[in-house]
Amino acid sequence: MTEQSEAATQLPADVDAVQQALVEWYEDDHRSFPWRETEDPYEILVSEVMSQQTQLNRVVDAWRDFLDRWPTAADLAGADRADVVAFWTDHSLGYNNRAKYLHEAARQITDERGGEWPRDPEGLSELMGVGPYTANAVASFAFDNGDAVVDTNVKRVLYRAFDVPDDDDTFERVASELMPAGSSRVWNNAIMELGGVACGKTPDCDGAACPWREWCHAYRTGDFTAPDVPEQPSFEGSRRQFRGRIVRLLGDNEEMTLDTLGHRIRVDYTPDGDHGREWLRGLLSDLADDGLVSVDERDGNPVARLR
DNA sequence: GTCCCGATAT
DNA sequence: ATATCGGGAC
Repeated sequence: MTEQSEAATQLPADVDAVQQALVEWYEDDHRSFPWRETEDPYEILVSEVMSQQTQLNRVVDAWRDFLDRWPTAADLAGADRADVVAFWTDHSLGYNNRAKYLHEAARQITDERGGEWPRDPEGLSELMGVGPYTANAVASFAFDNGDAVVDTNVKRVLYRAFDVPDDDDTFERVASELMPAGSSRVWNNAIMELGGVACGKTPDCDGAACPWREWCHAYRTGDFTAPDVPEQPSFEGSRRQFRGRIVRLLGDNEEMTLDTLGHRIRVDYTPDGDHGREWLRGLLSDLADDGLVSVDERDGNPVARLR
C-alpha cells in the first residue's frame, strides 16, 4: 500500500461531499476580517505573521496601523528596523523577532526581487520568517495557489473528525488529500474557520452548525480530545519577560546605560548581585545576536539601544 | 496559573 | 530533535 492511499483511508469515501459541505458552510456565514478583503501578498503576509502569535481580534487594529504606517513592502523595506520593532512592542504583538523577519522579508522582496512576489509556496518559503504554514497561507490567500495549510487548528480538526493520528507527516498528507485541488483560498479559509468557531478547544458542534457532524469521529464517540500541546514554561520571571521589558524601554529611550536599564527592568537589580550587570549583559548579548539591540561603549560606559 | 502558536537556530 | 522566542485573555 502506498503512502498516498494510506492517507486516503483516513477519509470518508465521499470526500467530495465532505469538501462541499465545508465550503458551503463557510460561504454561508463566517467571521469578517479585513485581511479577507484583500489579495495583496504584502498585506496578507503582515496579517499572517501577526496572527501566528496574537488572538485575531487584537490583530485587527495592529494590522490597520501597520499598513497605515508602511503601506507597501517597499515602504517597510525602507524603514528603520528599530521603528518596526518599537511598533511591534507598542502594539503588544509579542515575539519581536517576527518584526525583524517581516522587515527582512520586505527587504528581500524590494531589493532582491524587484518588488515581485513569488506566487507559489516554494518561492515564498525563501522569505525570512516564512515557513511551511505561512508560505501556503500567503500562496492561498493572495494567489489562490497554495497547498493545504497545517496549523494547530487544522491538526485538531483532522484529529477529531477523521481520527488522524497525531503525527506531522500524516497530518500533512491527509490535509493535502482533503483539499479540493485548485481551491486553496476558500478551502484554507474554511477549514481554519471551522477550527476557530466550531472545533476549538471546547467544541461547539451544534451551536456552530458544524458541517461535518455526520462524518465526525469525535461527534460520534463523544471523545473530543485534541492532539497534545507541549506544556509551557511560566512567563512570570522568565528571561522572555525581561527581554520584553528591555525592548519596550529601549523603544521609549534612544539609549540607556546598563545600570539604568537594569534598575528599570527589575527592582532587585544590583550591579554586582545575582541579577546584575553580568546577567543583563547576557540578555543584551542574546538580543544583539538576534539583531534587535546593539550595545556599545560610550566614555567607557556601556549603553544599549534599539537597532 | 494555563492557553495560544509557527519559524529559526543549533 | 529541541530550546527559544511575548504578552494578553481568561
